[in-house]
Amino acid sequence: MAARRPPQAAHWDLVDSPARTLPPSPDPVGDVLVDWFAEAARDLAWRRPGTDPWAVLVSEVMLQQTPVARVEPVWRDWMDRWPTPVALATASPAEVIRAWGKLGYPRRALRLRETAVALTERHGGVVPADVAALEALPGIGTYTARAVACFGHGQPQPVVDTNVRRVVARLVHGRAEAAPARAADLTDVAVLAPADPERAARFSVAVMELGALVCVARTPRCAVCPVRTDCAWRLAGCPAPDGPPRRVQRFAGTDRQVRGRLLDVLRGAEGSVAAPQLDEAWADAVQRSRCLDSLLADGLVEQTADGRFTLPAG
DNA sequence: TAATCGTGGTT
DNA sequence: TAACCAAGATT
Repeated sequence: MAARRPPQAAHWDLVDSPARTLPPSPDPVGDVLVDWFAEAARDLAWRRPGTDPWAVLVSEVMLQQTPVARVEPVWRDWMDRWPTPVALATASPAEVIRAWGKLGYPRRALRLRETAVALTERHGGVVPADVAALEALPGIGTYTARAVACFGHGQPQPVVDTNVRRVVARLVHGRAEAAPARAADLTDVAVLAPADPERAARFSVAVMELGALVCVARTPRCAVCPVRTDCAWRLAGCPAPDGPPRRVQRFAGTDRQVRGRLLDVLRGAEGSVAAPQLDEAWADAVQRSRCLDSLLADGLVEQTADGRFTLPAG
């Protein structure tokens, strides 16, 4: 349990006032969440002691829009093969695309490799702790930069991902769903953080963990929520989402599916592949050609001098 | 700003 | 079964 907060030394304590006889105020939400995290946190591979900032960075990029369960085995494999930025910088694009497997959004694999090169060439092979320097790296945006600074370097950085936006929407704003991301999200969550820097750093993971385990999107588990008595959404009677329903992203039949099929053929092949082999991946020749072009443009596929296709050698 | 970019488990 | 959902970034 949390240490109870000492009584506030407010100015009216100097006079005889009923305030000084009130029971101690409840722990701030931030402290409650930090203490909840200490007992409820998942034992994830990248949270083990000794995980360095590079390993955290790799995990964060893999976790972008990708469930934890699918990331774990791939992350272990990557860290075995490329335990440092310098190690990854020597790998070829083909190698990292294959090692990425079916995590999805394979451009992340290329950008991660580019980040390794940038760290090697411009940062002495070290992952910076500075948010701005991190954000300048390929594939590292506002979320991932702060996540690496916080989880990798222990900095007290506010971190906002989809989990945090949902928790803040309910807990603070009393809404059922997270609004689209905005700049103020950062301060929304920052004001909840404990003042102590170490606890503030733990708080950032704790809020995310609450969103991942308890304050989940579909069916929140309010009965076991450590901050249910503070929750504005619950106090408002758990109102339904107000705005129009968000569009679901279709997948079947899209270019994304076709790109995935094409890349899957190339990942599975030993060396290069002739065009007719790619034809089997998708029937519609127009769409297939468009997608192959986009893969070439993205640097995920390469054409050889004799017209065959391969994963890029480097 | 909104569209695009994979994949597969869950409901 | 179709829809939902998952530690976002980029253009």
